[in-house]
Amino acid sequence: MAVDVERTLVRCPVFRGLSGELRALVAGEAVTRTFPKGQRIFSEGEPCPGLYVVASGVVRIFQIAPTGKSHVLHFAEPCRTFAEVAVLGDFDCPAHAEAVEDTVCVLIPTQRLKHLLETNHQLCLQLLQGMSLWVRQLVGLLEDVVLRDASGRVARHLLKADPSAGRSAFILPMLKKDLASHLNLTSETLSRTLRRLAETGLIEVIDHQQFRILQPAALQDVAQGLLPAEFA
Amino acid sequence: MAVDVERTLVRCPVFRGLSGELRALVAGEAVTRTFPKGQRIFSEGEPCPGLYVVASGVVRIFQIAPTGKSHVLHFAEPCRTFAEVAVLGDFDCPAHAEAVEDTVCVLIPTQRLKHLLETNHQLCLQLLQGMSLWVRQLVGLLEDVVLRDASGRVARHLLKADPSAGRSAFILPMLKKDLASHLNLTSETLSRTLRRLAETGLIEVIDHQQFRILQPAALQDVAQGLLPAEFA
DNA sequence: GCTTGGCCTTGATCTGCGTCAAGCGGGCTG
DNA sequence: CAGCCCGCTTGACGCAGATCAAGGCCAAGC
Repeated sequence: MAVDVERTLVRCPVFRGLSGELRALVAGEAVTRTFPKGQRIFSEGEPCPGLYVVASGVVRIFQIAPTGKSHVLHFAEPCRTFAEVAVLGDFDCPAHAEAVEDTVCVLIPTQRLKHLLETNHQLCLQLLQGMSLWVRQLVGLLEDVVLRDASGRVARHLLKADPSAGRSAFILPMLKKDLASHLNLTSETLSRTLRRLAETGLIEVIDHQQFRILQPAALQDVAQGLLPAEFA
Repeated sequence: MAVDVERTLVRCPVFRGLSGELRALVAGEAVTRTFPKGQRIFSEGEPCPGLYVVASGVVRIFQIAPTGKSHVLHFAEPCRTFAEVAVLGDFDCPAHAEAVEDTVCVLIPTQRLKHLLETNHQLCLQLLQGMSLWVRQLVGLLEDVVLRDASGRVARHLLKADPSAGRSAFILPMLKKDLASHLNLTSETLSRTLRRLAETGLIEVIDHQQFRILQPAALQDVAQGLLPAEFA
């Protein structure tokens, strides 16, 4: 299970832009961590261990309300980073993180990262870019949750998640209940919404994890809230 | 209406940390812009003019859905920055901005800011900090909208907004309908919720813009969703 | 003074989605 | 193989909050 740290970093958008020399320096400060499926990586309120880069597997970042309801903020897939926010802003973890499946991460510990940042301008610029993407993504999620209804959210997610835009089938890389939580729906509502989209011919359900988009333009209209709820 | 740019920058968290010399350099690249009440500053999808710092007045940052529903992401009060995200991430404005009242802003145009960033490490570090605060704030807003009910959101907002935590009255610095939009409520629901909070003695309504928190601990419980909806 | 137009409040009604409950199927373990 | 667990689906029902409608209040303009 040896993980080549540099190989992971070079595939990650934030570190790809660095010179090879600098990337080697960063890699030298990093350690690898492995987590079996289901294991908690850190919890809300704990001091932040550092910046994580997912090498393989998937990590779920989520919050839990005192009432017990939980919300998935983000799924970190390979080459995506998480927890950098707390490192840079100097506060405790603002959410929980858990391995969805067996996962290997590269960890750059807080103090070492801060030290690298102080002396390294190129790294700073890269992280600025990474942070702005985070903000944009959060604004998008907020927009979904606040401005769209259930079918709008599902439609938009399908369009975002399908790289081929309907030419081929694509696989949902997570459990439906987790996707439902991310979109602030119950799994029941997600199930019903997908069924209606399939019944009206906008998508095709191949099996419980695979879909194909049949009418991208109409789905786009649903995502924008332009069609009536029954997508007549 | 002459505005001292340096004076504005030194009161702004992002620029306060800079050396006087560097701050003067930044100030030299900045221009001032004035906007009468109600004027649009920029719209979603436009190229981003640069980083704005509010010198006086208030700016509303908001999104509009195709259905017409709008959502207030943020109120920028004096010394707060906005639109830095689009500059740093190199994309178009992700939202609309409008002057809530007569407003003066300091604007550091996109190209000049990028140039300053390239050559200036200290500025980079400050902006990283600023961005992480943005992320944290957005996560907090998302948490409110997704995990709390109407009374929870209102209670939490009151607690966050009242600096004296109930020792003195405090004034709502915005219209109620804008606050309602920010919390993803209708103004009707906000109105009813405030009334119930007042009826049960948790807050006191002094007039339509002023409140006093009477029972901070109980209000905290409501914010956490621990009390039943009627706060018995 | 009167009128107009925003903003706010309050009551009555409606509805999208959550909640509860039951049933299905597929994968794991013994 | 049986038995179990867990994720998913489907239906019936309920509720928080949206929507609709009406009225009060205050400031600006004539």
